[in-house]
Amino acid sequence: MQFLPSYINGYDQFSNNCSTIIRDLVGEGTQQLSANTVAEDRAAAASNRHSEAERRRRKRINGHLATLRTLLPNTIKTDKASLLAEVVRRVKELKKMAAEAEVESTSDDDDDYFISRNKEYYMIPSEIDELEVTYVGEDSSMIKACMCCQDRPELMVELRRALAVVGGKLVRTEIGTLGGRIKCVLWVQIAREQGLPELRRSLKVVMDQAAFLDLPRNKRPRI
Amino acid sequence: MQFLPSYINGYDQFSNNCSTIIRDLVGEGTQQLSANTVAEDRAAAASNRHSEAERRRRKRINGHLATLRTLLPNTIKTDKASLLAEVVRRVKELKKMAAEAEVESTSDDDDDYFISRNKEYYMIPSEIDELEVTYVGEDSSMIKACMCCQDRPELMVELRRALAVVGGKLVRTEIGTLGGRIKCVLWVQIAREQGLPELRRSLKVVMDQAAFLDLPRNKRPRI
DNA sequence: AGTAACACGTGACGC
DNA sequence: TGCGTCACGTGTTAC
Repeated sequence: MQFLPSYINGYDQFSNNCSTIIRDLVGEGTQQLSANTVAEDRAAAASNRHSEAERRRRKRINGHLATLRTLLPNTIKTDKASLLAEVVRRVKELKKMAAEAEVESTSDDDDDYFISRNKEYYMIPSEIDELEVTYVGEDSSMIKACMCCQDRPELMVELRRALAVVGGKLVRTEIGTLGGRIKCVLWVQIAREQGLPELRRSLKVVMDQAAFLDLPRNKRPRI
Repeated sequence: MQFLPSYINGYDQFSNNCSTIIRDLVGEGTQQLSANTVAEDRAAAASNRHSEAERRRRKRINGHLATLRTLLPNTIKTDKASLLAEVVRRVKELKKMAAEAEVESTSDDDDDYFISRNKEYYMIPSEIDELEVTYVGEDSSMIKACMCCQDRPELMVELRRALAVVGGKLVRTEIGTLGGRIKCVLWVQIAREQGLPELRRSLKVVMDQAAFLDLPRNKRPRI
């Protein structure tokens, strides 16, 4: 009992069973002592189980609340309602962040149902050409390039050549294709200083489907 | 009061003030009627404010709980504790997703050190050739293929042709390269029934660097 | 002093 | 019936 606050014991002593107190004061039930006590015992036992179950339920709820409290960075607010308000805020915020990273397609053929069912596997390209090249990592030692453009089979080869030319080392790639378009994310480790503008230029050329370096502009000669 | 359940009123009538009932039964306090009533009124007013404040607090907490319930996709569980457990799960999940979207790295000249610092960006290929093709998704409508082999620029083109031949639609790709080797994971939506063995055969051919279909076995002719 | 927050036991209700 | 959940009013503590 030492882990409980002191007032709990005193409270239990005081208002244990209100109806019992009232009946005792009125004086009824003094006849049939054995039947009365057995009924009283049964009622007390039921009440005991009841209160204990309720105590367990409260413990469970408060346990989850405590867990949520540890999960939130803002630990200052100890208030239960404020905690829940903060949880609501965080969940909305996180859902928004997750939704931004997520994909949502708008194509309207039979693919729609399949895509929505397997949404987690898709990385859906945007309708317009995009190129975003940014440093990532706390010391900006890695470059992440995100690109959307029309898909074509030689694209990956061209991209790899472009990276090789600017001294980029492709350490990871993610590609999603849908409806003839492609979205790819490249993580590039670059050797030379100020490699980012160079890399962006190279990727831009590939994205624009222009000829790149010594790549032949026209189709390859047939044998 | 019409918005409250019926039992509440009955409950209010019964156990409004336990000590008042007890005192009335004992019979004390019949003298000094005016002082008694004024004291009683003050106590009743205080008790009223107290219970109302508590009601407001409950309403606030339950309001946030209801908001959380709307925020969660899994609406089946109406239980309060289960709801909070689900909230805990979701918050952890969302925090993990948000953390994955974030970036953290440092750099050094040493390659190994760089890799270990940027480990999350790498998807490191194994030393030996591997090919694993499995159904994924709850209805196994998607095929996931994981492949490790020696890297070469034409690999992606060959892979895409191989997929096209067996009627596979490449919806997502992840590629990691390191030390001349490549690891790629493909998510393929396949049209025909029993496409998995076919797909595995095709990928195996690509992985083994054998000639594939009408792809010329020797180098392309120079102009 | 009085307000706010909490844990408690209890009656009602659903299964 | 009995068990689990809920809302309620209340005693207690802290500021």
